[in-house]
Amino acid sequence: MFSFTEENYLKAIFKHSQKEGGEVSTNTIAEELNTKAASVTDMLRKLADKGLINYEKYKGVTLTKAGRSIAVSTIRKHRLWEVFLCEKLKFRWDEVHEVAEQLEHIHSDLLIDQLDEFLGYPKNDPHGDPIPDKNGEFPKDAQISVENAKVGTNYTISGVSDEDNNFLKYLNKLEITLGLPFEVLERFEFDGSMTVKIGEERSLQISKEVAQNLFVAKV
Amino acid sequence: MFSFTEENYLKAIFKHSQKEGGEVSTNTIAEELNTKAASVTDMLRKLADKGLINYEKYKGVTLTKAGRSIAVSTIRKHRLWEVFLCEKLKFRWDEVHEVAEQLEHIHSDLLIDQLDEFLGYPKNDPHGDPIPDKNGEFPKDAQISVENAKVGTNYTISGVSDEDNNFLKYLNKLEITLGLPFEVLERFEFDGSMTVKIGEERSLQISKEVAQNLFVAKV
DNA sequence: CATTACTTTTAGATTAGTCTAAAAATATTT
DNA sequence: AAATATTTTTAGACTAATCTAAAAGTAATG
Repeated sequence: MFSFTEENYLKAIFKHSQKEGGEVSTNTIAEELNTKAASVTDMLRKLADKGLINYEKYKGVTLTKAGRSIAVSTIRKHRLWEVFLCEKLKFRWDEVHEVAEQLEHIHSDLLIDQLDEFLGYPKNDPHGDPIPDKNGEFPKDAQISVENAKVGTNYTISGVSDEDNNFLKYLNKLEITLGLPFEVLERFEFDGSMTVKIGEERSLQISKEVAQNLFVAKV
Repeated sequence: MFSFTEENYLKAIFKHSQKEGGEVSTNTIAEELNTKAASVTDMLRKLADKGLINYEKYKGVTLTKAGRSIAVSTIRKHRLWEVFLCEKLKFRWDEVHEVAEQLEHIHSDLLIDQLDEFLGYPKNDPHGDPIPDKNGEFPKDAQISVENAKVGTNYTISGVSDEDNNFLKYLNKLEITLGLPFEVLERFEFDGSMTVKIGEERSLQISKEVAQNLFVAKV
């Protein structure tokens, strides 16, 4: 069994090895976990001893199979709990993360299997992020950021970045939810902003920042 | 906010101050938590410093208002999660405790309020134990142990002791569940065993130990 | 390519929670 | 009430996770 802390380190390493493709640096992990580089170094040695990461001093780290498996299973738990909180307990987008951060560390295979069944084997969490299955496989979903969406094509809103709670509150206020029809009406190159149609009626102006953090899929 | 460990100590103290009525001894706590008396003494000093218990060396402890409040709220969480696990996730009696021990330490008022509503404000957990409300009030329920039940009176099974998992498994096997009609047919004084009727048809023999751990209420 | 800047690691300390062994206090028994 | 037994506390040590400050490595720049 692994500690909360170990699971959080593995999750952080997984997250950043997706983005930058390879080794994850000590500082990156420290920043992600709001801790200090020295603390990270200590923990890396421990995780390496346990065979969860590949670690060479000054070289950054990658996950081993075992490490990846724990990271992904923690992400699976996190996202299933988010679905539960939103769908069953009426949590808002911006309220789920903090609680799911705690729930993801509950250890019980039975619990998570039964929860999955209870929720109807959801494929995505409330922000549109894919939920890996029991074997650690992520469902491939072809969503793109609004920044790269084509003018005039019909999309549906399929995902939102859950990095920033204020962004989620902003979406809440504008009543932007997953599943709504979406179309880019006009794009302004000088500042990256655009006019978009959301739902059947509403057209509005969104900034480049919003476009980067909102994801859509072809209908 | 309080740690898992602190919450568990407070829960243990609450539990035993119910039974024996007054001060709880260091050894009692040590036994309840599978730890050593020396560790308990350390923690008692800490809890006393935080104003959660009344503690005088060598005199045993009682909970302060603040301490009781945390203990009861932890028990409330534990029992609500047990209802969730049994009713929604199809856990068996003997499977809930271990997972609820973890879930009870999740900190979120919103979570527990919404869970309560989702479950329909249950009054008792799956073992029949009362669930305190938000203000820490326990619903009074007049259940008695089968040991003290009268021959010939009509009861319903209303609670079971959840101390021993093997006992719960035994009840499972005999298909004894809460809500079943119950009557004592005959009592044998020499060993405390009795013949009882459970449900409409079935009559069976139960030992003194079973009688002590099974609770019934008048219909 | 030497100097500066940044990143990472080491060294040594700290806090929470636990332990064993021994000392002190309380309870029990003769 | 003296001797023995039990309970509780103290003293000192350990582990996990963290920190600050300083040293060591790596990268960037003039």
